[in-house]
Amino acid sequence: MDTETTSLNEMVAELAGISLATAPNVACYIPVGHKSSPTADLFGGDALAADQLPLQEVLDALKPVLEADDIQKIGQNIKYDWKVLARHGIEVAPFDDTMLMSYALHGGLHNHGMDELSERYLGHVPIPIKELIGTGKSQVTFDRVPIERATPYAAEDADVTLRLWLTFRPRLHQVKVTTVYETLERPMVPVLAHMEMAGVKVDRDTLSRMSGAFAQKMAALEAEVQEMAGRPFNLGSPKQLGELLFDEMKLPGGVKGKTGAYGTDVNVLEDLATEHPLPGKVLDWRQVSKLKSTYTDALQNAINAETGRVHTSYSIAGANTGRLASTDPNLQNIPVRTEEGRRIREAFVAPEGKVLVSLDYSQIELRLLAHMADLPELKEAFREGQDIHAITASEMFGVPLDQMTSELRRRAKAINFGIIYGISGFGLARNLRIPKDQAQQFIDRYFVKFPGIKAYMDSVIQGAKQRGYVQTLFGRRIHTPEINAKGPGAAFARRAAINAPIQGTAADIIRRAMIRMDPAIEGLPAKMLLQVHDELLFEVERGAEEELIARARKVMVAAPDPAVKLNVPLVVEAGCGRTWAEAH
DNA sequence: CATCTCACG
DNA sequence: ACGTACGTGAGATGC
Repeated sequence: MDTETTSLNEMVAELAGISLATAPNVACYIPVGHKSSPTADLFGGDALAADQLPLQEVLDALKPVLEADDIQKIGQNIKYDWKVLARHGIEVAPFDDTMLMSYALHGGLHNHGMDELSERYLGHVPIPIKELIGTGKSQVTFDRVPIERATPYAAEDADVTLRLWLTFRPRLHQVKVTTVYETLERPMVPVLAHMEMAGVKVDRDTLSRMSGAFAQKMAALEAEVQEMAGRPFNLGSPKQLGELLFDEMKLPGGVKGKTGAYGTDVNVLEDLATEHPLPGKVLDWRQVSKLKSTYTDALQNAINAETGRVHTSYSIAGANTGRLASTDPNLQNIPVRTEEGRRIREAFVAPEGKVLVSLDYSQIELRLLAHMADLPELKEAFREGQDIHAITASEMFGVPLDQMTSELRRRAKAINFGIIYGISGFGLARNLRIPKDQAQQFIDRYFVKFPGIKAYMDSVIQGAKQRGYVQTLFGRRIHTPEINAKGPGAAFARRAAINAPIQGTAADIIRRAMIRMDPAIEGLPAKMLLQVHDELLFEVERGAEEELIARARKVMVAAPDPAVKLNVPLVVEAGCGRTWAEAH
């Protein structure tokens, strides 16, 4: 099955039609929302548009089929269709999703869009949507496509979906990723659909006030910078900035990239700030500019007119590691690291009588590293609830815990994160701003003090080279096609291969928690709204927050069970408040 | 549409 | 010798 609509955004999309396929090359299209097209004359008129079945009649007829326990429905990216139909009172079940089947089978190998899958696995190039709706300014919505042109396109989508299912279904078993698909992918569809449809309340007035303040601050900074520069220029143009700094002002250290433009990113400007006050002011301007354009302005536009809330969309098969990705808008990168940025979260609010509750896994990736690489000192430290970076520093630098300095701890923390990222001397050196050979000494020392690390990394890489993929603790496969390549591609692939099982296992764990969450909080006046990789955000009626925290924490802590027995504890921190800033 | 920059975990 | 920290999405510029 497939739906055709007027928008990629399911929250505003209107149904244009529904297609169904029952066997290969047997498919139909049921138009329900086509209007007369602007190009009707070119294609012989819209005689058919007047003959469409009434939308409600079609939905009433299909609902028993789409909800029948004994009729399997198949979609490609079915969360989309599920949400569109849910807005019309239909909860599609049971279902399979060929996009998610492909993700379980081929994660890391290629993307999982229908056109790509059709070409790869069926040897068939589907009709491009652009041939129907056009591109750019002249693009029209699907309901303006004449029915006689829409029909072959739409029916083909259902047909291709069915044929992909016939291809993938036996392979899931052969390749032994059925459990991954059935326990980590498919169940995410209704869970995420509910979260996305719930949305999160965002206070327009708060954002609007902030935008005004940011505009003033930007104008003041711009005036200061241009005064220092001695002439006006576009602060938002890295090209103009680079020419000003390095050609005109002759500041040292200008490095041109492969496109011939000077680099002017935060690292470059921070270094230059010791030479001249201008680069620091540019950094201040950039921070405010980013907050205004990407957050306070864009989020206002994302507020849904009907619900007054912001509805993100999560892609289940977007990230190679099993993480979700959030789009339209991205609510997984709302600022938090700086005081000024964190204030954006004051605009994410609970409605009257409710509060927001945030629960997040504490250091989940490091805990998983300790488990997976079998690091006794770190496992013990986590069991004892000790400061993991201080322990690392103590081991590495031979300094007793009671004499630990913040600098040594900071270095150990950077190394711990570096290990998770597939460390390199260069990367650590850049992060810590120390010479590369010193960074390499740190890494060597880490490997001596924690021999499990080296053994773990070697075994992951060896497995990737042999099998072409790495695995999470729950059996998710992430393919590493570049691992045996020659050149820099192999180094990338090696680091990605070391990171993927750790990041991916953390992703699996929070997925398991999310899938179990709805039944666990049933009866509570609470809704799960957002996921930010290691955090879940809920909205709950005031007074029920403690019960929610207790139940949600229990689910999150126990999420690996019974599939995996971790030999480190998982710890979940919780907070609540009127805004996301307070809850986090 | 590519590139640069920067927001998050 | 060479280029590198892992995983994302989005806005602004400029070709």
